[in-house]
Amino acid sequence: MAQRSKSTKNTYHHGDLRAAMIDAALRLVERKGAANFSMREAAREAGVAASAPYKHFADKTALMTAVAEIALERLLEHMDLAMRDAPASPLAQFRASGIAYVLFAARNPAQFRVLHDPEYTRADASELLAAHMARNRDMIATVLGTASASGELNAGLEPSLIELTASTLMYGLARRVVDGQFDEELSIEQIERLAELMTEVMGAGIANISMAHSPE
Amino acid sequence: MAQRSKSTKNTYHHGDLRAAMIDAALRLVERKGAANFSMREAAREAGVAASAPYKHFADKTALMTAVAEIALERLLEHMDLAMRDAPASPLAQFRASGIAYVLFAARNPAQFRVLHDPEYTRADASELLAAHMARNRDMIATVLGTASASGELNAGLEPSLIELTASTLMYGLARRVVDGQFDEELSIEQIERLAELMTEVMGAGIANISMAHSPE
DNA sequence: AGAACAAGTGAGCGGTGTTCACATTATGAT
DNA sequence: ATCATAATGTGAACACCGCTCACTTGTTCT
Repeated sequence: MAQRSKSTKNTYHHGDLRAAMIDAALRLVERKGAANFSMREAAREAGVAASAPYKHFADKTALMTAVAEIALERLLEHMDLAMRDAPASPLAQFRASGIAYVLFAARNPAQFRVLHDPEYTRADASELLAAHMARNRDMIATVLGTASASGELNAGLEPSLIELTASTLMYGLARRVVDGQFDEELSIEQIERLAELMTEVMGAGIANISMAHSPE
Repeated sequence: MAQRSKSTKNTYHHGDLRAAMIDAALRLVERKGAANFSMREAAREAGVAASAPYKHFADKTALMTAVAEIALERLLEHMDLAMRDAPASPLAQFRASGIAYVLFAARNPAQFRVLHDPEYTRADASELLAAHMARNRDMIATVLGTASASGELNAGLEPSLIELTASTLMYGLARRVVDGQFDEELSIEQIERLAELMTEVMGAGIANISMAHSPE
């Protein structure tokens, strides 16, 4: 035809559609939302017939899973980068990674949504996602085990419980941003500030203060 | 004689369709997921033609918004009930409401998802949802204002910031449960235990401890 | 070369959201 | 009780969707 589209690198064949579909999916998902994303439109955007993508992806969910995989790679890379620029202290590292996590969500809401919504992704089919989830699964198993074993443990907190709580807090913030629970005019800088504030609240220990003010 | 639907049919031929559609939507959404919910199937379940529901709902999103509204009512009622059974202390009340929030999500994941996912719900069209969101919006506006005004505020924490952080933590936990980030075998009781543990972590002030314990 | 096979095509199936002209009520004024 | 009218349900239709399949096309291997 008149135009051979953009630079396509051939892994083994020619004009590899797989990458083009993932690319189009990323773009469309970010523009029209993951729910309104359609296989046919992505194929159209890639300049192929509607049936072509099924040579590379079993179904729509498989494409979304591929999108989720590269979104996860970007997210982890983003967090690693932030940790590299943070002080060497493990607490500072952990905090920096959490803030970076929230910032990634704020900047790439659709990718974040695809990555975490089981309605779109079939995590079973992806080793990457499965490994990511497995980490949390092991973590909570340990937490619940030691927690119920030591009775109450209100004072001597398990480190894994701390990490679980902190990561859940950052996940909650990221989700609230992505789910539009905050004013849309909330800038990236304000979100970052909010993440910093929350980690400080976490670090300062709020109840020691608020409890001191309100007896029992 | 096959028609033995549980819904009332006193008004005329097929009872009032609006309620029947919401009912069917609730059931279908809980069974097949919000993404796979279809207007036509709900209409089929209600025993009417596919075009009938459009006399009551402008479009699919309007139905989902109606579902979200009653899900919100149930959620708030559930939280009020939990607060009624909790100690009178405001802190205990706040904690009980947070745990109830998580438990509702664990027991009604699809409703929770519809309620919070802007991909399904058009919050602009619902006064109930808008009011709910506005509360958080005002809250954060106050927080950010006083935060940036007082410079750093790392020590003298704003109460609204505390509430924002705590609610975000509970939202994060609820979301992780609903998004299947934990092992599916996690029972309701374990989830409740987890929510309790996290509120304790929140209350105890983790960093004061972890920092003292781990200089590494 | 030619075989073998991966990659793209086009038609088509069943499903979807939504609209529209049309039929059927229920309601309210007479 | 009648009858217009507005409310409510119907069925066909349109455009789009996910997905399959028999087919052409092009690449790669020997």
